[in-house]
Amino acid sequence: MGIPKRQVSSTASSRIYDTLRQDLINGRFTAGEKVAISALKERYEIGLSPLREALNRLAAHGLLIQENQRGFRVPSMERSELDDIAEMRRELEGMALERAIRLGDAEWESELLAAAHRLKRADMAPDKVEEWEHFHACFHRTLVAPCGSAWLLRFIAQLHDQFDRYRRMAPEAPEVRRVLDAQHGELVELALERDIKSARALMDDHIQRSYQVALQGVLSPA
Amino acid sequence: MGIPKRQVSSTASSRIYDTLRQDLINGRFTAGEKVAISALKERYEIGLSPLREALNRLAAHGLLIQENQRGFRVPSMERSELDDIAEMRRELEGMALERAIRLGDAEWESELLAAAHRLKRADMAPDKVEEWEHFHACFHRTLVAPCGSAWLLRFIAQLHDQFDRYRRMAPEAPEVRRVLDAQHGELVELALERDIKSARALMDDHIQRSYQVALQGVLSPA
DNA sequence: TAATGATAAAAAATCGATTGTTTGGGCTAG
DNA sequence: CTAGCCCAAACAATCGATTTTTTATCATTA
Repeated sequence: MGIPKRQVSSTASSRIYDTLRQDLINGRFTAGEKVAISALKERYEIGLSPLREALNRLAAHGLLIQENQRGFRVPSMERSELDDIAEMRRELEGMALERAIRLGDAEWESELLAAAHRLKRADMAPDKVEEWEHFHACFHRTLVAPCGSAWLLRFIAQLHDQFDRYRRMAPEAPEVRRVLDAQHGELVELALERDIKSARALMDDHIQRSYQVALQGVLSPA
Repeated sequence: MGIPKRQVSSTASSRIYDTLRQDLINGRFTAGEKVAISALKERYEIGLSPLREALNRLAAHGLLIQENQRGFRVPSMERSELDDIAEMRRELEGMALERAIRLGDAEWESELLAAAHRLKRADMAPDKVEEWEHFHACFHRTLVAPCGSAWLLRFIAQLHDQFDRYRRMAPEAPEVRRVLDAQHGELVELALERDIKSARALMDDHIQRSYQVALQGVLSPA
């Protein structure tokens, strides 16, 4: 009945890719450590071929470092790299937000409101963090979605993965968290009002505060 | 004697990766076409495993499109995508150039002069194109190298691969080519004079002209 | 005739085993 | 001692064969 939907079959490669990506972002691997391929094989109960394909993709994405003949390493976490990532986020997301505000249509406004609402409703209880993270990523993606540049969106997504790796390592900061949550709502307001200048400024501030939080993860090694 | 240099042994995967990357950029595959994996296996006389690993990396890099259970396709070439790529190059390379000029030291100045000279000396005779392309890529890389952001450089490199795929498809344009070649020298001058504003403007113009050339490849299908 | 379904051929993905490289430990010569 | 060398164990990379999924073909039926 209806949609001739094409079976979205997945492969072992892409499943393990998604899993490893999450686990890398969530810091389930020690930074700087070498990844023992055969250990992963056991741990995730997966064959070598799909595993290696996933590792290759992750390396191309920057979530792993590949060295010929000696496998893969988890990138180390350096303050200087976080600085770089945050600075790039400011530049690229600022650019994207400005364009999104110029180009976004009524449909975008609706989706943005919806995404913001879902995020506000989601709670951050320890067992719900994954869900919250999902809505949070969705919100930021929706915010810049109509910027008109597929490549810009791609780069921003990559930077988010990198940034989140640091952020999730950092200790909780409820004070700042409240401010950051409030800013999500304010961003929506400014976007709907098409106030480019204020929106960019707020986005800058938002990323800067997130950066300050994430920074605690690098400064105080767990 | 001297450097305890580590043997930079390569793997079948990374060799075939480099080869395929070049061939994709050089338009040796029909845009939009599905890549027949077993055909590649024969053509490049390589095993399935290293081949598939290379394809996975290329897809993560954006030089191929991967679809679960139905292999890989060569991305189609659309004017709208070239527009996007060129616009992103203007933004990101402009940003990088400004920072490079601020941060670049004396050593950079030397390398930049050297790179520009090698490029000027290289000729573009049909059988030397590869060499020219190499020096050209080197020059642009050197120009922005000291921008201070590894991620920015990474994104720019990715955009260059994409852009070149269009540019190399386009018919030759000797008139414009002369202007573009001259601009390389002018870019060095402005960089050495640390004239950020003019340098950015020139870089913008340089990319814009290259874009006009590349555009001919999309408009007039070979 | 157009849609449906069965089936064969083709292609992608995965597995298990093999080959090749690196690494670490112990031995020897200086 | 310690630098250099050799060997074995560990690990990464690759191969060849198998399984799974898609695609193409063709008969069947509404």
